Amino acid sequence: MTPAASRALEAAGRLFYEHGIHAVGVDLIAAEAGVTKKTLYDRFGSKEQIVVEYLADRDERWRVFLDGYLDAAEGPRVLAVFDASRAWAAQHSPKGCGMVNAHAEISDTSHPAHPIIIGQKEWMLALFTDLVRDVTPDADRMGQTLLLLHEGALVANGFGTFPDAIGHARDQAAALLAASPGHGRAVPGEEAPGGSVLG
Amino acid sequence: MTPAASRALEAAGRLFYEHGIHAVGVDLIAAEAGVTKKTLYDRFGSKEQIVVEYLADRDERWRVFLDGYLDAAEGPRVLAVFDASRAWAAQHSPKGCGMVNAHAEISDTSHPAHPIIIGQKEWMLALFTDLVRDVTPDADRMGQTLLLLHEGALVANGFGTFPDAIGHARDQAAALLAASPGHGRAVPGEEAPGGSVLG
DNA sequence: CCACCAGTATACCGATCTGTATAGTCACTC
DNA sequence: GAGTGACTATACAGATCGGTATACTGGTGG
Repeated sequence: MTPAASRALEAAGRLFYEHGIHAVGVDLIAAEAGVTKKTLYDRFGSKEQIVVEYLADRDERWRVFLDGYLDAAEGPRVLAVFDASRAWAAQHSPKGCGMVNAHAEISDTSHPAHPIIIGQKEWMLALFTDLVRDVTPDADRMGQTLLLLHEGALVANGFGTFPDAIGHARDQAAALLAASPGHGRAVPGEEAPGGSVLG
Repeated sequence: MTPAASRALEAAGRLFYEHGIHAVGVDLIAAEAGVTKKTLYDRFGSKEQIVVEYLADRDERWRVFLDGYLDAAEGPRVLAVFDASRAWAAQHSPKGCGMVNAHAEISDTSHPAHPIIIGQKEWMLALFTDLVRDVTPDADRMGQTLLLLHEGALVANGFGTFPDAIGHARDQAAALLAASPGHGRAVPGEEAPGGSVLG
């Protein structure tokens, strides 16, 4: 990636996240990056491609960021995901999840960015499930619950509905894990799931 | 509200939710509603005002919809919120929460729609907290947790990350309530209205 | 030396954006 | 019958949209 392309992608990412994808034009991206539109179209070919690379880059950076927290984790590794998210939100993401926000603006499921957006949440679900597989008997259900807590926390954090939503989600995740069968005491109600989840 | 204005607001709401606010122009709204732009601007004055009334209307309709479920609730009323959300999502909201999606597109906190968007989540938090106040000792924390589960479920449902995310959130909410100190046994009315409806 | 590449600068294209203007129709009311 | 409010139809203004074209500069490698 050429220096100008790198600067353009950085500017595009910042503007897309802050103002929304449709609200930001290529002229603004070019101006903000100190790059001409010619260079933009030489490097990326279209605005759509800039969007795709913005999301792919953000996804990649998040996973690298998260890996750092997972490697350095001292307690249960699944809780490190929440720690990573709290730090990530404070640094790069005060307005909620970039993928969720992009999903709000991209209706066409055939859009090339769509798989990236959907894929990240599927990856997060698989990650949560994996991380609790040897800690709780029903890892699938626990993984789903943790995903809900995590996504909800990102939304609540972006809205500022109450302070430290991600920290609160982490506390709840820790409580769920501690209450899980096979990890100490049992949780009442856990034995009555009712099987309402479709396979 | 005049008939043309009503039609315009209905069309605007449908288009805004499906394609995003910035992606929908007033010409499209007018055409879809069978209304001229002149009428649009006579009734609303600006696109911004159409956005404001769209969000206020959606908020109002959701609260009325929810009230119906709260009034008819047989089990714990807080669980009726999840039942209402599942039905609402199936009917009006397959792409996640309209307020969250609008928040992704409106960066300026001085935008007149901003208080509506933020206010709905604050209202939901207050609602959850109120609904568990006589069921659990720490209603504030429980209300926050339920809000996270609920918001996360709306996101996961919009993404289709796993089936019946809102039903899963409801199950987890029921388990949390059952496990709450001062509420020893399992919750009656575990069978939801429409408990096994496809999510 | 020269060809190539990254990038700059500027101007332009057609389309679309929000918003306004003019003109006229229809129904209802005082 | 004059007045009024709601509406349609069309045209246009000024700006911006995504995208393209032409012309130029500076550095690098064969």
